[in-house]
Amino acid sequence: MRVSAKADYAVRAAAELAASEEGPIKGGRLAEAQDIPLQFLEHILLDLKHQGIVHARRGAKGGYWLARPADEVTVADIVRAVEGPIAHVQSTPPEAIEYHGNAESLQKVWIAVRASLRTVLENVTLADLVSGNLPPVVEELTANPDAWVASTGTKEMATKGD
Amino acid sequence: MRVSAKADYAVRAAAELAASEEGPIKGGRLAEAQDIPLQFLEHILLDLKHQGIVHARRGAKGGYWLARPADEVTVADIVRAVEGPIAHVQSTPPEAIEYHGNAESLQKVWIAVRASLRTVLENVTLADLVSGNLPPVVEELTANPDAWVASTGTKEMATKGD
DNA sequence: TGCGCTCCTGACCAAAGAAGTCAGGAAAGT
DNA sequence: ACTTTCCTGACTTCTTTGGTCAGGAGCGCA
Repeated sequence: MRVSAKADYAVRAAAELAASEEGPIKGGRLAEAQDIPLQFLEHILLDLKHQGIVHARRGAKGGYWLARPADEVTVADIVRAVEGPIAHVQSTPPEAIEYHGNAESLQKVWIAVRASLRTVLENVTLADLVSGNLPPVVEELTANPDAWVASTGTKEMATKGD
Repeated sequence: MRVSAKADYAVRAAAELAASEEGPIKGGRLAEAQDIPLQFLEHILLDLKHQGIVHARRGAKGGYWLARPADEVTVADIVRAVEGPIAHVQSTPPEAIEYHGNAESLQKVWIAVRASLRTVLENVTLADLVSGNLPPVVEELTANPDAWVASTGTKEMATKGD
């Protein structure tokens, strides 16, 4: 239920690519712009390349660029490319799990979890990110000040929250 | 972005507790009912106890029971108890991250991710789970058949999907 | 042709987490 | 006392995370 450094780095690097639509940008510049360890970033960019999200060229005037226009690449695409499937339970997709007894409805809950993640991640494109013009669903979710604090917390909870 | 076995087990065991409101239920019965390794389950139940979600008594007629009524315990409570904070990025809460340059809006996206997870997890109680009567937000999210398949997939994607 | 630049790839590494197992101790009931 | 059940820490195995290192392969240019 957490976002890895890899996914975070990947989206940030991709945003940087989306921002400047002028020829290939080299890894070093991306690393510097977003303060990401270069060698780690190169592995990440390789993943993105293998998933067909970016293209790359080597040599003097080489670098990386987006394979598709920035408004056709979603954050979900990037996260899946580096982290694999979203919202799997015990490494199996929620639709493939069989629950028994009193937990039968739990499958529906995990499906809902995945669906709600998708409504955010699949609706934000790199173009949205760099323009700062986020889709309505994100604006609505972040409009509530409670979304910005650790945890609403049920009465008798003393937890740190999230 | 995945759900651990621990969290899955915890919710299932809690659901079993919520289902039978008749005195303490012993770990062995929970383990059998939901097919969970007993010794592993005991550690999980201990976590739940430390978070004040269940109570326990030892000895002959001992066992576990919910500390609060089943309609006042949410799935979010359980997940937080065993997995810690939800939707942290690089182990830090999204509201505490500072992004620079073209990634500035990314913070808002992660906040939205957390908020959307909360709308599901904090609205499903154990009572909802065992009754099968899930809140409207879950019914809406799972009504769409697309929610039940691996991935809608952008055109040229050949990924396995989630 | 050669040279430098940049990507590409695999190997490696330390630390942490995931998923359990094992062994023993401490309370509760009979 | 004795059994039952929870409680706890230690330990194990495997994978993931977050990197680093060393070298190879293609690209452009003089």
